Order: sequence, then structure tokens, then C-alpha cells
Amino acid sequence: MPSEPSKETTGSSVSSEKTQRVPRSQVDVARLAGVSQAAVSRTFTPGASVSEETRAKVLAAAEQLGYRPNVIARSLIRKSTNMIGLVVMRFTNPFYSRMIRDFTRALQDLGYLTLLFNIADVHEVEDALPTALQYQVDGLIITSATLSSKMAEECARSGTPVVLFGRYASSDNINVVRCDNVLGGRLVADALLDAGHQRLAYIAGEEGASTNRDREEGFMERLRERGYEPSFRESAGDYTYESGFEAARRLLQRDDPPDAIFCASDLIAMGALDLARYQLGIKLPEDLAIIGFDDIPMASWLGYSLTTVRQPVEEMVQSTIQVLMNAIESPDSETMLKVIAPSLVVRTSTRAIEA
Amino acid sequence: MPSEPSKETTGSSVSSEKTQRVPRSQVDVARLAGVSQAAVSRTFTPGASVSEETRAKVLAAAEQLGYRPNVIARSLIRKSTNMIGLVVMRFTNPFYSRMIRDFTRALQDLGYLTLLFNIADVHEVEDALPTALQYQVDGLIITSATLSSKMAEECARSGTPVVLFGRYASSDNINVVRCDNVLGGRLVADALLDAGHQRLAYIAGEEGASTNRDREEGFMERLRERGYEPSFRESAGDYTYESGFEAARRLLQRDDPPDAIFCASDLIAMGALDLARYQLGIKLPEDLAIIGFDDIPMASWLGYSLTTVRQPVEEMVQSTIQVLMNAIESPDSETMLKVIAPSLVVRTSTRAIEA
DNA sequence: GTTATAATTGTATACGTATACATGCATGCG
DNA sequence: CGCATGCATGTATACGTATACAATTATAAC
Repeated sequence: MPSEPSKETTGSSVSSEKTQRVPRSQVDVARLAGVSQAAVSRTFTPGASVSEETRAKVLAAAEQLGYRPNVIARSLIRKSTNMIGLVVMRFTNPFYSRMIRDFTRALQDLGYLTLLFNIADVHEVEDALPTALQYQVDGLIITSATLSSKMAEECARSGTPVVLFGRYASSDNINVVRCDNVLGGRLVADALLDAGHQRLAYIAGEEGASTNRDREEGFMERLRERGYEPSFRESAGDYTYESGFEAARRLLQRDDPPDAIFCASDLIAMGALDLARYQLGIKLPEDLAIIGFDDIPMASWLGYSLTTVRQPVEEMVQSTIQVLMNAIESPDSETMLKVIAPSLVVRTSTRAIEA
Repeated sequence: MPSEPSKETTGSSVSSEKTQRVPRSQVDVARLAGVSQAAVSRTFTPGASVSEETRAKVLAAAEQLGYRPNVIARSLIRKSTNMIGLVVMRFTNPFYSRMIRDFTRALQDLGYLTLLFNIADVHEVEDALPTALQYQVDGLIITSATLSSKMAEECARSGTPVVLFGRYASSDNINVVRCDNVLGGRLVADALLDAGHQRLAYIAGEEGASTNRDREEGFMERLRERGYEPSFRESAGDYTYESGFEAARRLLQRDDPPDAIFCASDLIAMGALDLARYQLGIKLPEDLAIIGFDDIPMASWLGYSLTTVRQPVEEMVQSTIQVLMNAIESPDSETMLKVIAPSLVVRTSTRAIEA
């Protein structure tokens, strides 16, 4: 390591009482309690037939040995690990942080644990899924990526239910829970036109992503319906603040800059807003309106006060889990598609609606 | 459900080719390939002794059946699941999002998977750990919480290495990787005094947390060393924007408000900054300086441009994993304590240093 | 008291994999 | 050719748990 000002210490590991590192099994407990291994198993299996007497003996022995059931061994025979694989890409986007938090909590409440897969690129799903299947997860939640039909086939063959969160499925026999992005775009178009804006622009996120496409499509479609031609379009390339910042620069330094920008995500919108306000000295919302998408916590902060399209995370997460649990409990039930409606949250990055 | 504008559809699940949901085992592959089950196992065990001929037969049969090794069954006999338990509390704080991302990536690169535990309160560690142990994780990383000596004892008994990330250990035979919070506080004191500030205040995060205590202690200690009496103190109660906002209000509406505030986290600092700038119309950094702690991505955004103490996440994560891997590979090696030095990142929420 | 019934317990086996051991075969050397 | 060496393979067993089945005991009903 280079010039390290950090301290580094090693303490004694020779623990005074020399705790022996010995995993205890039901056999050990059984021997100590003077019963059979099966009796021990039954003690730890709710609903199994054990007398109060032996149960007490077993629990005492288990306590003494510090025994805890081995869930891995159990899952081998029960054919269920109670683990759910969660595949996530845009990790540091607050929208996804929130989502991960809600997923893990909800799953934990249902007795499931989360096996987390961090993919850097959409294509890495193809690597993550086989691994997840090898770990015998009871179900899979895939966010911000889609599933090749080959992988979908593999999941089906192994009997592992999959729910796509926020994306389209390549085939129609995959569960999907997503937000109505087209509607989101339409809401924005209406809001901006109602406020009297004339020169409307869109900053795209990841080109090719269905979410991005739908938001733009809804936006443009509604503009046309109301007789407006969409003015400009820029692409951020991804959903980050930095990209939004640069895309906004390209957009606002034109000779004929827009007077309103719809951004494919809140992070993009914040980048755009900061550029406009602090680098170009543009007054919001008088001279420029900005609308984002997601409604991350920061959007409500005073420094941004961003009008945005709220994706109801809690509801989407709840739906996803509901769909997944249903698929786990009734493997032969029908594939489900839930499209959840977003709503416009009006703050002060846009003008009030004209009377 | 109440008035739901959301669509809900069910598609056909009757897949055309009726993919049968049958998990294949090595026995099935062996039968098809005309070899023994052991031969199949050896084919999938790197370094095992198999001829090219049988390997080919096995691989062909495996391919045909769509067989993948069952990692759970393997872990039972190998006594290693290649899963690491990661216990996290303040999920949506960008500092922790970043940390989770870095941990999962680094672990994945080493062939480990992350079993994620979401705790709402410090005390829930006591529930999460036994579960993690039951899942036979190969190691445990605990963030933003400490470990009772009873639980530490349990982990030791099961032979599961633990690393505390960012906190002190209750006993000295637990691995710890943390930031030098005292030093962080001292850096802030120097920076503010050097810039000519006189009335310095501190906004605490979670009272009782060692991180919080240390940051304050370093700050106060250094002030006294240079002959200043710390002026004010407010408590946010937690590390959030909202709490910082409110704490700053209490602080700045006094008759004798401070001219510089050190906040226990960036989120607190951003709340304080927004309150000062947008609700009280205070000019930064002329009339008020604000310094945060963590250096989350947003701190560098133009809207905040927050001077802050950077915790080197990458380095801390790397260290943690290094310590953990060492503990896994050499169970009898000594307990380690790594204290990593933070650094001050100067932006424009503070005045330049006086000449 | 006798019998039918239920509750409890132990034995044996299964889950899917890895590996110690023994066996068989080919190769090499002298 | 005889023997030692090495590799490849199958057999058998183990990992820790759950459960079908049979055997035993306790309980209830008459």
C-alpha cells in the first residue's frame, strides 16, 4: 500500500476460555438427551408429534450444546431454501436503494432471506441467474434488466418462479410488475402544457431501455394529441446526475433553448437543474421548468423541490412479492402482469398551472 | 384494494412445450452417461481425477438434462456455503448504498454471495445473527451496529468469522475496520478555525453511537487544544436530512447563532444547509459555514458543494474483506483492528482559509 | 378387564454431493 | 518379463436433517 496514514493493529485472539469451534448436530443433541435423532428433529419441527417430556429434554440438551438447526441441511430435504434471489443493477440510485430496503424487509417478514446479486451491466444477468439457481433460491426478482427466453426457460425447468420488476418480459409467460411509464410521460406533457410552456424537451436515460422508451413515447404522444410538436431531445446515456448535467448543457446552450425539460429520472433532473441554476444562472421555474421521474427522497428537499412522477415503490414492491409468493405456492397458476399507475407530484421546479 | 387505477392482467401460463419442472441430480446424469455418480461429481470438481473420455460423456449428458450442480448439497459436505452475511441498518443513506454495492461486487469477484440482512433497529442484530448462523454463512459483516459479547461468543463457537464495519467491538477478540472518527472531528475543527470562524456548533447524529461520539470528541478536543470553547450543540437524533433540517432550525434561531456548523453526517449537513439558505436566507459560506461527514456523491453536487470529511469507502470495504478472508482461511490467526484515516474535502460550503 | 384408538418413539431411508478406499488398468523402468 | 507407479473408476460412506413406517406406550371407551 502507498503512503498510509492509517493505523493497523492486531489484538490477541487467544481467547481466555478457548471456545471450541465445534458445530453440533442433532445426533449430538440426541445422544446427550438420551433420545433418538428423530426426536430432536421433531422438537424443532413445528406441529410434529413430541411429548412435552422429551421436548424438554431435547431443548435442555440443545441449550447446553448451543445447538441450532442447520437450515442448509434442512433445505436439502425440504426442497426449499427460503432464500429469494434479488438481482439489482443501478445500486446507488436512491430509487433502487429504497427498493432493496423494502424488498428485504418484506421478505424477512415472510420468513425469506435475500440473496443479493449486483450486476454492473444488463448482460451480467446471464451470469447471475445460473448461480442463483444453483443456490436453489425459492424465487427470483430481477430489477432493471430483462430476461432472455433461454434463461426464462432454464428458470421454468428448475421450477423457480421469476418476477421482473420494472421491465417488460421477452415472452409472455413471465411475471411482470412495473410502473405505467407511458402514463407517466403523458402526465408530464399535460402538466407542462397546462402551465403554458411552449418549447418542451426530453432528456433520455439509458437508450434502448423499455422504461426510457415508454416515458418518452407517452410524453411525445400526448404532446401531439394536443397539437404540439415535441421540440428537442437529448440523451444522457444513463440515469445519473453527471449525465443529466452534461445533457442539459447541450440542450440549454443552443440558440433556441427549451423552456421546459422532462428528464427520464430524478437524478438526471437534478443534474439539469443544478446546471441551469448554478452554471447558467437561469431562474426556475420562471424561465425554465424541470420535471423528473421516480420521486426519490431528495426530490422533496428544499434545494430541489422537484416536480416529478412518483413511482409508488411500496406498492410495486408489495405487488411483486405478492405475485412471487403466489407463484411459489401455486406453481401452476397463471402468469401475472401488474401495471401500476404513477402520479404527478407537483413541487416548485415547475410553474403553477395557468388559469 | 381501494380505488386502483392500475391495470392487472393474467396471461396464459400453459407453456406450449410443457417444460417439465424436474430437478436433475448427479445420479440422473450418471445413469444417462453410463458412469457412476462419483464420476459426475469429479467432472464438476476442478482438479479431480477424470479421463477426458468420461468427462465428455458426463458433460454431454449434463447438457442434455440441463443439469447444474446443487450448491446447497455441496456446501453440506464441504462445510462451506460461500455465502457471506451482510447486516445493514441505514439502508437508504447513500453512504451505505455505496457500501453495499462495493461489498457485493467485491465478494462476488471472490466467488462469494451476499446474504443481506436488513435491520430497522440496532437491537435487531440479535435476531439477524442467529438466522445467519443457521444459514451457515462463511463469514459475517456487521455494519452500523455492535455485537453483544453473547452473540460474539455464539459466532466464535460456530466458527464464523465476524468483522465489524465502522463500529467498536464490545470485546477485543472481534475484527474491526473503521474510520478514524476522532481524527475526522479534529480536521473539521482545524478547518473552521483556520477560516476564522468563531462560534462553532455541532449537530449530533444518533446519540450514543460510537461514531457520533468520536466525531464530536475529536472536534471538541481540538477546539480546546487551540484555546476555543465549543459554542453550541444540537442533536438531530439520527442521520437524516429531515432531522438535520430541524436541528439546524433550533440552532440558527437562537439569539446568538453560530457562524459554522459541523454535522455528524452529510445528510444532516444538507438538511441544515437547505434550512439556512432557503428558509432563513443565510448566505453560505459568507455568513455560515457547514461541514458534513461521509462525502456521499451528492456532497459534490453544485447545489450543495459541501465541504466534508471523506470516509474512504472503497478502502474500508477492501480492508474489511481482506480481514474477513484472512479470518476464514486462517481461523486461528489474530484478531485485527484497522483504523482508516479520513480526509477533508474542501468545497464551497466553507470559506477559504484566511491568510 | 378388554379392546380400540391415539399419541409417541425409534429405525431406516432419503435429499444431492464429495471423497476415502480399493480395485483395475496402463505405462514405465530395469 | 516382472514389478512399481500412476491414473481412472466404482463402491461405500458421510454431511445434517425430515419423514414414512413400524413398534411401543398411553388413553379412552365399554
